[in-house]
Amino acid sequence: MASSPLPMPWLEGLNAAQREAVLTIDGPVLMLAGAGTGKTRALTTRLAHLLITGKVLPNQTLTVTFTNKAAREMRDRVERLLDARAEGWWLGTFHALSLRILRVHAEAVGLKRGFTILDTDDQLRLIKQLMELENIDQKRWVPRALLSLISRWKDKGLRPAQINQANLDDFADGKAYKIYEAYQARLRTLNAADFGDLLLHCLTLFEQNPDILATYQQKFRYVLVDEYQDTNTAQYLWLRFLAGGHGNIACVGDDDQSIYGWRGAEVDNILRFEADYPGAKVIRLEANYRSTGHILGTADGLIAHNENRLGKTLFPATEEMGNKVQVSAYWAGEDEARAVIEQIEDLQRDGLQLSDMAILVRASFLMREFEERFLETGIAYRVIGGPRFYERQEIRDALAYLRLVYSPDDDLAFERIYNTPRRGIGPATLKTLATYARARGLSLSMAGDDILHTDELGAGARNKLATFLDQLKRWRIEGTQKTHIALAETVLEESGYTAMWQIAKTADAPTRLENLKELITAMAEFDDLQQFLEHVSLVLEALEADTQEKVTLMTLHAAKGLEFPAVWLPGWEEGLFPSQRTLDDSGLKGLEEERRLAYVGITRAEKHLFISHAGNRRVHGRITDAIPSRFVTELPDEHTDVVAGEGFGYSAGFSSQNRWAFNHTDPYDTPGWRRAQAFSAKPSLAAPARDVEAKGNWLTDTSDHDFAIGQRVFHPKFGYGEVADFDGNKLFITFEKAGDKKVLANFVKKAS
DNA sequence: CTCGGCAGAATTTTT
DNA sequence: TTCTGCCGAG
Repeated sequence: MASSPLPMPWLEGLNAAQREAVLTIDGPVLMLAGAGTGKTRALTTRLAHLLITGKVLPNQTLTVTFTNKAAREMRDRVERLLDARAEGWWLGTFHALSLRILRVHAEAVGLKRGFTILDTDDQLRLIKQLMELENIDQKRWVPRALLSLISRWKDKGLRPAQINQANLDDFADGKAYKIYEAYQARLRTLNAADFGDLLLHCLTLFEQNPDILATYQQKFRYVLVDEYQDTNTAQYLWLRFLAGGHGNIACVGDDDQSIYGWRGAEVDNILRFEADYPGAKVIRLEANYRSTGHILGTADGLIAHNENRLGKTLFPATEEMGNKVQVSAYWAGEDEARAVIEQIEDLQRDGLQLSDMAILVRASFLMREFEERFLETGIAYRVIGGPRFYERQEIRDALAYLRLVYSPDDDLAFERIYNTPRRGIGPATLKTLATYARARGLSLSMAGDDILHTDELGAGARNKLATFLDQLKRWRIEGTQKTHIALAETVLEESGYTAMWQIAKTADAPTRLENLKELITAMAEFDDLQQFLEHVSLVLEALEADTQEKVTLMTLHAAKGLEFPAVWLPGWEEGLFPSQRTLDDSGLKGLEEERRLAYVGITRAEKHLFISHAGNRRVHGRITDAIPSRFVTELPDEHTDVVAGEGFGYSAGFSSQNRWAFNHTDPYDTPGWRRAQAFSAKPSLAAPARDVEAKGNWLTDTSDHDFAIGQRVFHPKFGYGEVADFDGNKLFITFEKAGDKKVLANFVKKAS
């Protein structure tokens, strides 16, 4: 220790504001941390500081994040600072921490130990059943909408009893409330909780049991919260309860990056922090280590148009202004995609890695144009987002099997897989069974055993049901002898579930089989089936296996927290971004959230930023024309270069209609325009000067690449098809599902 | 019960 | 355009 230059070496390299954020330990603290200001660093150092100095024991800290990923990252970083494993501390997502509390106090909120957690599919199935019982027309009233209404109520911390005139929705002529009530009752019978309940039950627990609350308040002497701007009301109340005793709560967030209002987040929570926690110390982290001056200037200029913000100005930590932000107009979405891909190739030639580049879009349908272009040019890319591992059909099905084996009374699991794979038991049989079960207060499995001795079912159905129930019983017995992993393998095999996907000819079948394997692998981390089932729903994630060189394609929402040397933000058109729907639903509030989303996008970029919009775009199969987003006009002139891109100006209509939006320089008289002219003059589909084979990399075995007309092939995206024609390394393939496509030979492999 | 055809809808996403 | 969910025929 004596050799250490600083009394607290872990503070080394932190700026003044960051140090203050680490060292201001007692009382409420709000760390307003702009994008790229080293927020995670400050937060992890703060936690490490508390532990190293011996202020507290690990199990006396409560650290809350929104995602498992963030929790993992935080844990890794703190452990690195401590140079030790921290055991016993409370670090996790709101939901995981709530679950941990509820597993201990389940009875206090009317649940039994080992309650299950519902996924969205289960929830929806329940809602549909209840709507049917209430005779609500599911065409007029979409079950999904009711589910999200209930979720929003839960986000607000409202139980059925607290729904009043003010927050009662007109869904199904006011029957939503009734269904909510029935839904909660049903969950209780099923001994289940949905995600919202995890929070809500904790609130109930704390409200009704001051003694229990007090023990937690005393236990958690320091509370840390990440991404505070994303908290909803239930989470806000949860925190107030737990930090209410000592008030040692440190929240980190950025009001300018609040983009989840539509799922219940309340920006007001962060805006109100000082009023909620009197005497709060507000620390602003404004030195940005990520982006160049022009990028920051652009971001600042845009976000300044928002009224409702705490206000903070990011300043670059270095003097480097970098390139101006390039703003381009294109005739159509196609041109935009083509130009972006060419810019990617240019930067690649300049030495940038593909993994340094990202295209961020407002909505996922905008990805298609780029994907097609990528497949055609052979540039490797990956899409982030899409269904999470746990949400995938095959994973949920597999879990339902295991749930049903583990708890015979899990009706939702039963309903999910009773006829998957097809075993000849249809909805009619289920209905008879369900009626029988309800009349006698039995679960579906139990009712099944019973009903076999009656003549309620026809002989055929009875046989099939008997076989299924016998299988389940056998697995249950085997479960007592085998490891949970071996059991899972047996179940998936004997149920015919694996076989179902092996036979399936869809494009994604191989992936699904892969996922099932991955699920089995993931089970190894748990000791037994019970432990596995209790935690999977909150923790399970797909392994990020490939670290290959790829351009990233994702939504703006998914990009929060990430950074890339080069970023493209296409599709900045009125109606699309800001989204018309958001504007209609949430007015000015919605507009400001959209603007924050734009801000998040801009601040992802380190060095190169390209913003663009197109005059025509295919939306839902229709060509729709659009004017540039108001956000484009809000970008500050001094930090942007307005460039007319490829295709721009070919139609008089487009240019005259849209030029008004640029109160900048004349787009026809900029270096960018001249560049664009030269740009589009070169043959765009000529083979780029690079090794396509090496980049394509989906398949490394080139022996598979000599294709004949009529050869049946498999493509990772388009599925199975037949080669109709070829031209060099390009194949024209008629796909079974995707239709006619032109793709590079590297991307397909022979199929039998 | 299963499969095929047709109408209607179509952001953003974590747990 | 593409996917989903529902309905009717076999």
